[in-house]
Amino acid sequence: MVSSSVKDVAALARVSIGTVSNVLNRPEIVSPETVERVTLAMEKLSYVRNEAARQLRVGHSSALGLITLSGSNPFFTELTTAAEDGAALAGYSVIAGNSNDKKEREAGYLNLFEELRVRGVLISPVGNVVPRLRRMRERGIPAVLVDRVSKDMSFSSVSVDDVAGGALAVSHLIETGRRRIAFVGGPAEIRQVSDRLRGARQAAAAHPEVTIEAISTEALTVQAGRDVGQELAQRSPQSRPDAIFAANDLLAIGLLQTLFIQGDVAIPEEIALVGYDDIQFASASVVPLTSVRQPSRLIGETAVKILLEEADDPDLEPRQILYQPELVVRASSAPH
Amino acid sequence: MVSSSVKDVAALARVSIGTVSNVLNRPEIVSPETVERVTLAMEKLSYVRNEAARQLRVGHSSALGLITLSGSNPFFTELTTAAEDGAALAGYSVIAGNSNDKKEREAGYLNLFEELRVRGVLISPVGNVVPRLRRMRERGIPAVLVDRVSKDMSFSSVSVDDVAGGALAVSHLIETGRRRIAFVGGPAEIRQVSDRLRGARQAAAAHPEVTIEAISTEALTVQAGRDVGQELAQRSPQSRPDAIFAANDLLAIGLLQTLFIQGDVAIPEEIALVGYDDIQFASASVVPLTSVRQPSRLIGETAVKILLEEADDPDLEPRQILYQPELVVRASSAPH
DNA sequence: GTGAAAGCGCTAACAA
DNA sequence: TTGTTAGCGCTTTCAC
Repeated sequence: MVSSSVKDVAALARVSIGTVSNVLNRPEIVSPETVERVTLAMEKLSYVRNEAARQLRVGHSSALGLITLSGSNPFFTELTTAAEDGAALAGYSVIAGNSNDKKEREAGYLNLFEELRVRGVLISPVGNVVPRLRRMRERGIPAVLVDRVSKDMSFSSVSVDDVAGGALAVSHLIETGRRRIAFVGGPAEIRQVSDRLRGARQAAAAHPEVTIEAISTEALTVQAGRDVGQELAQRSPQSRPDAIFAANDLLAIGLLQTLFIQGDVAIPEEIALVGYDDIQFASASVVPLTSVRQPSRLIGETAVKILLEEADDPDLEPRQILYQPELVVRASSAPH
Repeated sequence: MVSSSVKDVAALARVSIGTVSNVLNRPEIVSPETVERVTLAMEKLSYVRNEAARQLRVGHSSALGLITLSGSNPFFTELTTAAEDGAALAGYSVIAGNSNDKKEREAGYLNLFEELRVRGVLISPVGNVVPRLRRMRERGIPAVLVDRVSKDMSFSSVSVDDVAGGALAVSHLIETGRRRIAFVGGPAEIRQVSDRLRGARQAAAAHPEVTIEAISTEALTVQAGRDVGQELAQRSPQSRPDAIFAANDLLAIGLLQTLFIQGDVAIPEEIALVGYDDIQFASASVVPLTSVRQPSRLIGETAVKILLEEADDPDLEPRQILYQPELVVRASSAPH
């Protein structure tokens, strides 16, 4: 057996297929009795609309494409859920993929999205996708950058002020008496990382007695954090920093493991620790973790809203939305 | 400007649209020179195939639908990635959604997938979806159950032996000298939970001196684990269990927090702890966690393989694949 | 090896 | 208010 079509529904309800289409798309212009009869026929046949045929006719799908950097980072998980919720409210679904920081995967998803003629794309870019996005926009597929601003501002973007976030973290550490601060994070090419470091340096600039030591990592993972922690634990106490600002919470948790549990370094007494993202495990770790929180849901919802507006009116001026992060203080950075 | 179509490519390459379609789908039957000319024209126009039109013609999409129970559980994240990889190898993409244990969300995704005429669906079901899946199968959309077996075996399934997993955990606790074992997990309606408890009881059955106390939770989250831990910490030491088997690692980590860190209960000395899933944080927690590991990637890959085989041949007999879990012993369950 | 043409299921413009 | 019809872009069958 094969799926039933408008034709079958029309036959059973004894109306034309045009009328069936109308009850599907503008029921208000159809008489109530006809709507009733057609609806009944649909139920009887368990009719399910063929989205491909609809899309072919109207020119674009009712899906949005979303590409995030990482599927395992709770920040993006939340952002994705929020985008799905926002899209659903407007009758759209979201096709989500993550690039895992790989340009090829990113390109693959953009291809897929273009083949699918999605209504628009939300993207947290890895490579330089602006030319590609520009071409897609010329073809009627708008894009909104998420967690990243396009240098020439030719695309709308919704992001968080990572420089401010870095400054927030380090100012807090300075205020609570720390002087030798290490920044742990990498690779430096990830804009979020370099911005957070920049913010850290800005906050330290006003305090000549404060030093920032940047320690680079290969990835933003728990394992990378453990490696750095191991190294720090082996240093003599005097040559160790008295505070660490980690570029994200996964790193911070790794640091906690090797410093505090295996390395016998007291946290926060000997070393204060601040992470970034405020993931669920931050409050549930050995020493509850001070962290910089980003409004992940708000970002996702806003990005969808802007994208749909641009899909409806391609001539809208690009907008740059910049949210401010917030510091959540917990035990890992309690004052001396 | 609007997207270019086969027509534009045909005109530019001075061939018929049929030939353009052939170089797209069966280039081997087209002469090399023609392929060359057409390919060039495609590049010049940056032609991107309209997937909706292709799909309308061939009757189904080149996407697979996947519904998992939870987007935040690393077990499902890995399974999803594996499914995507396996599908990509066969030229399919995966549209992933998660039901968050809600029947309505599950139904919503099934609707979407049917509108999309996906090639097949992989599902870790919440409600009783078998009738719905049966109807979809009649219409040419096969389904494979993931991490769940259908009672009547009318659908193929790929799952892990949760009863064996529960037995594995509890046998290990008994062997290392534990006698008063608590099982923490819930809700009981989740089949994974009840199976693991059943396995635990089976393992204990041969040892009359061993008791299993089942403590039910409302969810499989860190917070639920903390709540139970709090309660246990308040009991007198003699009335506390000497071992806990948690239905998943998130629970176990919550237990660890309130028992070990806040509650001053020595782990593993006073209470041994075993979790389930072996998520990334298991080895990185305060006390590295003994856990039951499931082959998440293997499950995802196998499920895709079976699904695609059934999509190609709807008359294939349903198959039940059952993998065995594996115990990973760490410090949280070291012997007395 | 290539071209012509039918038709997938739907929507929307137009006619009645 | 309802019916008729063209056509979206593609694949595929059948001639040539």
